Formats: sequence, structure tokens, C-alpha cells
Amino acid sequence: MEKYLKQLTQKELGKMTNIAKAAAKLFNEKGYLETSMDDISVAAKLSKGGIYHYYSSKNEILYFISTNFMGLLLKDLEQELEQIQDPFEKIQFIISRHIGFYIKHISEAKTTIHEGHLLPPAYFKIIAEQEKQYHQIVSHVLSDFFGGHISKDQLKVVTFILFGTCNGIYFWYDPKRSMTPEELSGIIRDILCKGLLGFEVKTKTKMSGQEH
Amino acid sequence: MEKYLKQLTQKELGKMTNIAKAAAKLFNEKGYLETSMDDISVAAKLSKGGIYHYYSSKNEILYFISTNFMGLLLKDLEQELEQIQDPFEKIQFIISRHIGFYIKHISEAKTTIHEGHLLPPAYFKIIAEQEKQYHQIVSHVLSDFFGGHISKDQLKVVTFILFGTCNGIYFWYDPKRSMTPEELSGIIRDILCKGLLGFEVKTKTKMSGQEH
DNA sequence: GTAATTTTCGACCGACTGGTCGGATTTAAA
DNA sequence: TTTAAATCCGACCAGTCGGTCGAAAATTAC
Repeated sequence: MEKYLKQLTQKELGKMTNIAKAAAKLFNEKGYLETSMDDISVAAKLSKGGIYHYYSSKNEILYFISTNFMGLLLKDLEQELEQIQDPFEKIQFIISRHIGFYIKHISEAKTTIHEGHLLPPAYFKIIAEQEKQYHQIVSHVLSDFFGGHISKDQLKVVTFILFGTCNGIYFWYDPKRSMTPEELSGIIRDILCKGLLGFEVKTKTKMSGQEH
Repeated sequence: MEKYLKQLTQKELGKMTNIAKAAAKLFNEKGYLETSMDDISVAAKLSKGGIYHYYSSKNEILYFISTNFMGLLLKDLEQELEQIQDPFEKIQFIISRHIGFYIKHISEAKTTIHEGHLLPPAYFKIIAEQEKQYHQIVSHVLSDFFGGHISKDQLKVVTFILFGTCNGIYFWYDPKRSMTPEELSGIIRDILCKGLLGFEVKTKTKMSGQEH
């Protein structure tokens, strides 16, 4: 972790990214714990000692992968959302962007989702903070969409369901198979949005109806 | 694996279930690989050798947990579904039952979902077969619901989305917190069903519309 | 050229893991 | 009470892993 205090040269960062890419692929295929440093060193075409020249631990590789991915996911998101007025369109945009993004960086995404919790607390907290930030941005859009007519608990659940549904695809989606990311993204977006619209009606009716 | 060829006495099965319960809790908390046989022996209040008297490997414990859970999930499902006529009501029933079931056996459910793939192929195939069976039952109901007006690919995707959405809750749901399983189940059911109804309309329109 | 620095190597270490085994202890049978 | 069988124990084994280190090789500076 101390490594990041010193300024990294472009060359160093390039090497680190190479190692991280090879590692992410392995973590995704076999899992973090099942992947040994020897495996990584073979995949990265560098000796084990060579890897430890750039990373001080296996954990640090995982951390590098996850924090870089989350950073990329957060980058420019808020500016992009500002360009859209309608909250419903914003949600559609978020779902499409999210799925497209995760499919494009599928190894890093799956690694972050499935292995991030293996990090020691000091590392994990930073990732969790980034996830929370992303979460809050989306949650805020959803809140706008429901026009405030939704409880905090419900909002939280709906947000989690949205992410859960999107992230669930990485258990089974295989880009080599028939469906393109765009088609898939479209189906999920349609189901979720229709579901949310229905949910909205129900919530708002309940609120304005003030049943006996 | 050979163990299961011989008939188990009630007493043996009880002991095995005890060990499995303790193990499932640990697997769920720390993960399969992070849990050592020593951990299990402490939790099950039995020495390591004692455990190996009932199970021939760590894998076999995981297998026992998963196959038992899947068996329980499949038990009586088809008969229960036969009691319902309307396909839409069947879907609602499946979602509620699924979530309720998983929350009730949360350690075993999460273990099966998240750790099952760590089993060697010979074991995993049996679990996968059970999952496939469950999958097909649900897929069939969905197919009925869409009245056949849905492609095989789409049906597959929709089925996966349904399970993905339901199973996503285990990443974050905490039964000790505010929302009850019934409330949560209701929200998910509503969103998904509304989404599916919307999806149905779109699909059917597309089909009957026969655009140029 | 040579000296200094960075990068790379791979043999090696200690810790830990899943699994074994001979025997101690408990239970059941006679 | 004796004997046999089932149950349980924990020291031990072989193998794997993350990580170290001293030195070789490559690069850069002079």
C-alpha cells in the first residue's frame, strides 16, 4: 500500500497494468485463492521475484485491479448524467452503461464483484467507498424518478435489486454465444424499467390514495 | 462419494447433518477455501479425525450441503405448481417460494450458489443437474406465461434474469435489518412481474405486428 | 569504456492445509 | 464381566503457498 505514496513512472504503471491484466484474467477463471503467484508470473511472463518488484503482495494486485476498475466506472459518470434531463432516461442510460462497461472489462468486473471481499479491511474499505459512491449516484437518480414518494428502505432495496439484476448476468453470460451485449442490455433494461414503472404507479397510488 | 452407496442410519445422518450445518455456516461466513477442517472440527465440536469418520473429504461436506439443499428446493415443487392454473400466478408463487426458501436456509443457499463450482466435476455435475432441473421447471412456466411467443434465447435470458435478480439479494440482505422476507419478496415479485408483463406486451406486439 | 541503478531471476523458507493412522475411549452385545 | 465393534482422537505427513533474498543481467548515467 505504501507503494502508492511514491509517484509512479509511466513505464512502471504500464508494467503494473500488464501484470494486473494477466492476474485479473486468472482470478476470473480460477478465483483469487486458487490462483498462485507462480500462475500469475507465468501468465505475466515475469518471474515471481519480478512481480514482487512491482507489487508488495498478492493482495495489492487484487486491490490495484479493483480500485482501477471502480475508478474507471465512476469517471465522468456524473457529467454524463447531467446531460440527460428525464430521470427515467437517466435510469435507462445507467443500466445500459453499467452492463456495457462490465462486459467490456469483464475480468476486472467479476474479480471486483466476486473477490474484492477477500481483501484485508484496510484495502477493502477503499473499494467499498468507491462502490458506495457509485451506489449513491444511482440511488439519487432513482429517488428523483420516484419523485420522493418512496421510503428510504424501499429506495435502498430497489437500488440493490437494480445492481443485483445487472450483476447477476456475469454468472452465466458468455459473449461468445448468440446474444450481443446490446441485445442483452436492452432486455434487462426493458424488464427493469417496466418493473420500476409498475412499482412507481403502485407506490404513488398508495401515497395519494391514503387508504382508510 | 462412495459413502452414499451404503445405507445411512438415522443416527449417522443426524451427525452428518450437524457437521454440515456447522460447515455451511462457516463456508458462508468465510468461504470454502478459507475454512479449514480444523475450523469445522471446532465448530462441529468434533476432532478432525472424527469428522473424517463421517465424510471422506472436505469436498464431500460441500457436496452434501449443496445436494441436500437442492433436493429440498425441488421437493414437491411440481405438485405445488399443479395446484395453480394461471401462469402469472405460478410465476408469482415461484418467486415468493424461491426467496422465502433461500432466506430460510441462507447458509446452505449461499454456499451452494457461491462455492458449488469449487467441487470436482464428478460432484459438481450432480448439483448442476439438480439446478438444471429447477431451471427447467421455472423456464417452462415462463414459456407458458409468454404463450410460446418468445424465442429460445430470450426465454433463457429471462429465466436467468429472474434467478439472478432473486439470488442477488444474498449479497446484501440481512434478515436482522428492517425489512422482513415477506416484504422483500413482495417488492422483488412486483418489479419482476411488472417487468415481465411489460416485456410480454412488447414481445407479443412485435410478433403480431410483423413490422415491414 | 565503467560505475551506478534498475530490473529480473529462481532457489529457498516457514507457515499452513487437507488428509492419514494407530491407538484410546465409549458403546453395545454376549 | 468380557469381548467386539463403533466412534473419536490428535500427532503426524506430504504438498502447496505467499513471500524473501542475494546475485545476475540489463539499463542508464557519466
